[in-house]
Amino acid sequence: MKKATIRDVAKAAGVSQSTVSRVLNNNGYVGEDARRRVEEAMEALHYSPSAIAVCLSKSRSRMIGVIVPQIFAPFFSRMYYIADRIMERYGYRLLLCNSDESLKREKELIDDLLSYKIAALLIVPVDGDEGSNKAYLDQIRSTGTPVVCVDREIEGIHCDGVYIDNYTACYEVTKDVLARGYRNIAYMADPPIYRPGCDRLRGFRDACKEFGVTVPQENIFLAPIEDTKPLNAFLHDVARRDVPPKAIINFVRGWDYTMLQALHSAGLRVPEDVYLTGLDDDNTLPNFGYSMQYLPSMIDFSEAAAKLLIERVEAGNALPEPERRIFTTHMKPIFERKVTLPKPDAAPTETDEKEK
Amino acid sequence: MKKATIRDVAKAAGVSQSTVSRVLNNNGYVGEDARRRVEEAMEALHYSPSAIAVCLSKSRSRMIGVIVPQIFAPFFSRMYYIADRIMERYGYRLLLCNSDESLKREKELIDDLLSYKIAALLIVPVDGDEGSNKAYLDQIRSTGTPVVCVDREIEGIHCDGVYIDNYTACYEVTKDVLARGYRNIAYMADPPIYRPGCDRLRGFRDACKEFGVTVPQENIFLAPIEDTKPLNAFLHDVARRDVPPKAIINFVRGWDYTMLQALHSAGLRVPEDVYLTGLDDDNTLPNFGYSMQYLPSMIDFSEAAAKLLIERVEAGNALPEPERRIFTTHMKPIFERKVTLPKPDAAPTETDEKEK
DNA sequence: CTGTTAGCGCTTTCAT
DNA sequence: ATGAAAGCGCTAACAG
Repeated sequence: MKKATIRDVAKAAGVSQSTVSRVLNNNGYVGEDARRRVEEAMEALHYSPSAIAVCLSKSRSRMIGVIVPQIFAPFFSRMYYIADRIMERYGYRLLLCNSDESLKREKELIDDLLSYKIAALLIVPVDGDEGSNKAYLDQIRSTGTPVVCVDREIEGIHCDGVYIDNYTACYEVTKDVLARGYRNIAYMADPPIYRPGCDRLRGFRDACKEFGVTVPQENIFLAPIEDTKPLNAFLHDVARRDVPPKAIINFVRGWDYTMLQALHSAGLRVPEDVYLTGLDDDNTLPNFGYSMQYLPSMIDFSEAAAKLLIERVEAGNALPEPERRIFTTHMKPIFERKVTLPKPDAAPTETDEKEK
Repeated sequence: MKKATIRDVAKAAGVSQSTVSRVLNNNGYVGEDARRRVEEAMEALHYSPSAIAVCLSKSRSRMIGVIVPQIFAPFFSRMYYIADRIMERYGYRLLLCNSDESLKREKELIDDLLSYKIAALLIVPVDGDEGSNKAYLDQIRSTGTPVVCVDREIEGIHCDGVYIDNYTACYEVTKDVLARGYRNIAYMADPPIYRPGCDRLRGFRDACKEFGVTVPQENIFLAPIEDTKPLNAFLHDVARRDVPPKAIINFVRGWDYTMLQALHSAGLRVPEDVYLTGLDDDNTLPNFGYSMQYLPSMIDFSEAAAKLLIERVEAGNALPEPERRIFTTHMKPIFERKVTLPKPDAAPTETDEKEK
């Protein structure tokens, strides 16, 4: 038994396809009587419209292309989940791809998604040594397909975006660490060759400057995010030093566990031996080593992205000037039970340490 | 500038659409000369075929519908990632949805995906108190759309599937715990109202029987996976007992962190106070509390699912008898550094404890 | 080897 | 208020 088409429904209801289409889309005038008959026919035939045919004829689908580096990073899968739940309410379906931080792959993925006539693109753009697909993304947007960037702001990109205030985040975390008296600290983040890396490093440096602290070069690790090996090497090295850093600030998204593992296998306990702070979203981390985290509300953040998407998609042709939403992250202290923290090098500074 | 269609290419190359289509699909005979001209035209016009149009005319897309309970569960996002990378090589794109363990939602999602003429369905099916969509899934398969189930085997389902040998996994883990001398142990898993829950409980019971151990009812928690509250309540209760269990076996997929957190906030340290073992895939857990895990190779597992999918999709109309692939999981001891384990209630049994 | 011609299932003017 | 007809972009016989 083949699947019923609009034609079958029309025939069964004794009307034309156009009428069926009208009741389907609930637009145009449809007689009370005709509408009822059509509805009955649809019911009887178990009719359900072909999304593909609709898409072809409207030359626009209700699919949203989503590209993330790797879906299994908690930050991204959380975001996807929340976005999905929202977009679904508006009848959108998500096509999810993994770019693996490869510029070339990203480009191919975009092309492929475009061939599906996606209504919009939600992307955590690659932006590394080899640059970004900025020009291409801009072009796509200017062609009328909304593009919403997430988490990484490509310098000068002309697309909507939902980001995090990396500068402030890193500045405050660093300040907190220093205020606790730690001086022999290590810092790791994406290299300052693109926006997030720059902002983070700047925040770090500014905080250090404020405390008059100079962090030696060997304690600063700026890792290419495409490859996890250097980070591991660095951490192993760090752990083997005569005087390992007492605090580590990690701002490499998605590498928290890598860090924990490396430190762990190197015999450095967290947080007993090393005070570790990070930026990633993962409410599990705090319990098992992380001293504190600096993170946005994933729900707010993802919702913002989804809402922006909806707005753009529903708006029709005229894309307004790109909108940038910057989320401020919040410090999240994590110790609910007493643990022994590594002894600071200096006396703690007076700060608001009793914020719940 | 509108996007070039096959028509434009044909015109530019001075041939008919069919010829263009032929070189596109690389089938049928095409003259050397014509082929070259077409290729040049495609190049010049930046032509790229519309996946939607292809899909409509073939009435079958190259999209694979994927339904998981919640993508952010490490097990599922890992699987998705691996499957995606494989399917992509074959030109398939994945439409990912979250069922949230809701039977009704799952059904709706399936319907929606079907309207996209998906080439196949990859699903971690809901199977709880309210039953499953077994009949519907069977029907879909019999209609010609391959269905590959993952991780949860619905009793009697007539679809391909890739599963885990839950019985053996749970049996061996329990045996190991008992062999270490723990007697006051707690067990938690999905309720035995469907396959995995049954298998796990059976494995647990068999192992206990073998050791002549009776676990009191209050130490056995069979949680509905749709709701996380009962588990939390149970854990808090457990933690407050005068004599809390010394070992906990957790076989609820995706709840490891919930457990860790609840125990944590209840003041029970893992593994110092409680020996905790689980089944979930997450190579981060072992380092921070979990005493050991029992898991499949996610790569093998996911690959198997993807391969099965490809096979079915490429095969054409005639779907062979459903194939079931059962993966044996492997015990993974996790302590790379010395920690103090809770003191067993009995003397450890002689077992192979020096593996690796 | 290549062109012609129907569709695929639905939307959308344009008449009536 | 409703029907007829022309696409949307591509595939797949069927003729040549």
